[in-house]
Amino acid sequence: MTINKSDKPGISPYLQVKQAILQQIRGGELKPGDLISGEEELALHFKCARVTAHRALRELAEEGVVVRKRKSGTRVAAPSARSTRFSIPLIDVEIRSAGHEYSYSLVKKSIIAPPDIVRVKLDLKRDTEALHIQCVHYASSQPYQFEDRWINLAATPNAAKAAFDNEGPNAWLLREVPWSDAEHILYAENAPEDRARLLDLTRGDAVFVLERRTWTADQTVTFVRLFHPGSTFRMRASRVGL
Amino acid sequence: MTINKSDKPGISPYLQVKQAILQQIRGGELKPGDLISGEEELALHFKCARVTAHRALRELAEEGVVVRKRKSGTRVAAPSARSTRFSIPLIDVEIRSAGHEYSYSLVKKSIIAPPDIVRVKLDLKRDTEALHIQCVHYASSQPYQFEDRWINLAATPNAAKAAFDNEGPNAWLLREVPWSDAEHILYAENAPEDRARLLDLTRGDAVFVLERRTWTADQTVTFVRLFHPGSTFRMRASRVGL
DNA sequence: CCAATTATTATGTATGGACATATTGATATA
DNA sequence: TATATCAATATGTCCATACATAATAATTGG
Repeated sequence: MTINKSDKPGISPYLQVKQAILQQIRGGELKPGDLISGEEELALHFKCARVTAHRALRELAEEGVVVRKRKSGTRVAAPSARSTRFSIPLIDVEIRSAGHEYSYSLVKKSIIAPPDIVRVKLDLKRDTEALHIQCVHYASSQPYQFEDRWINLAATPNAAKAAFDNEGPNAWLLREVPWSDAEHILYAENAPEDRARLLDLTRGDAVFVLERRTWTADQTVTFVRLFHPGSTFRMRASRVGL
Repeated sequence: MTINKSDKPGISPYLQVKQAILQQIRGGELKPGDLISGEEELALHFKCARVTAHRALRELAEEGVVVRKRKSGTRVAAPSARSTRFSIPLIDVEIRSAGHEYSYSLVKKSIIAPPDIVRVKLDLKRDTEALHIQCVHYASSQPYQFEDRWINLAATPNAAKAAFDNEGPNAWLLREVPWSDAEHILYAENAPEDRARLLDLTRGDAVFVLERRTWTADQTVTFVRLFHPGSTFRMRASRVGL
């Protein structure tokens, strides 16, 4: 029945356990593959309840630092399949937070049957029409992103009525479409003539492309390709564990 | 003292709560900004302990689906600052799992004072030498990645002795250096002459660059730029929540 | 009327005790 | 020997209860 409060002042016991283990791993005392003490033992060592040790280990497992298996125990994960979180902010937020002025211009808006490559991505039947939108996002009058988007009208009929004059389709979709899971693909390409012009580049200049497909429940809502000038655009993820 | 087992067979109560809330969000019944019932209320509704409801909400918060604030309550998160996990597998694993044969070739290995741009990234003093390694990773004899790496010898003195003949420096580092936090930067560029040749490309071809800086505890261990042919390389992240 | 103080409230965490479940290893059986 | 059964074990989850903490709302004093 001894409450903590004795070892360290403000830090929660489960965090203490977590940090202690992390430190051992970082310091090399625990190497990948090594077996970590069981929950019971940890609880004894750190003078806490088993559930508390359990939470520490569970969170480390969620973060990919350790691997847990019933009966076998907990081991330090092989740092092979690292993963990193990239945050993808709203374009206007991103631009403004970089200290630039955001502006937006609609290039094209039409309802047509998409080419097969897009049709497959949207999971549409042949000759089904979709909303096609092209627009450019500017940072202090410099083109920052060219957006080429297709919207499945079966999933969001309202989109056909939206103007997209002052607001980008992404902002509109976020407002109108409930929630969505997404798939992201990143790659680089040489800008063809038309895209180069829209981004104020020369034909052949490197372009950073972010492709995103979005679903609600079962339907594909939208497929978008976001093109950024390779010379200036950077996508960052800094991970400092704990 | 009523154990669950009545509502749904195998699914844990906390997952039931979690899924129920997720479904309401996905279905649009709960929109961004909406207030979710408090833990107490949820516990009552789902006939579970408050801790159970708490866990459901906590995990949803960790996943960025909801935002929690003491006294105020829990709200559906604005889907603005979305973030996605990209997994970055080991190069040889990546190539082999794509069904190709992996091979590796060392291009250059020297110990010199790095240029200022690199020096700053490695956080080294002026005129401090570092290990510079360049190598190419092949997928079925096609160049897949050109690796340009700098290693801080103060952090890993052993690296100077390593041959890197048969093994890439990344694999070596993962074995020798305990654990590490990393920063990632992605961008696109036009290949200069030398890089183009190494990747079997033409000067100016789009290249996808992954820049990574790695630390242990406080020291910068390594700074690496990984160059991929833009025409074939894709970086994927598919997120399907729950 | 504004500022400082004090409740109130919802989330955050800890504990001991209990049962659930997967997996391993030993044992018994065909 | 191969296979089925069962015990042991470490993780996984649940509960009731308790106290901690942050932020808002209410109250009080100047």
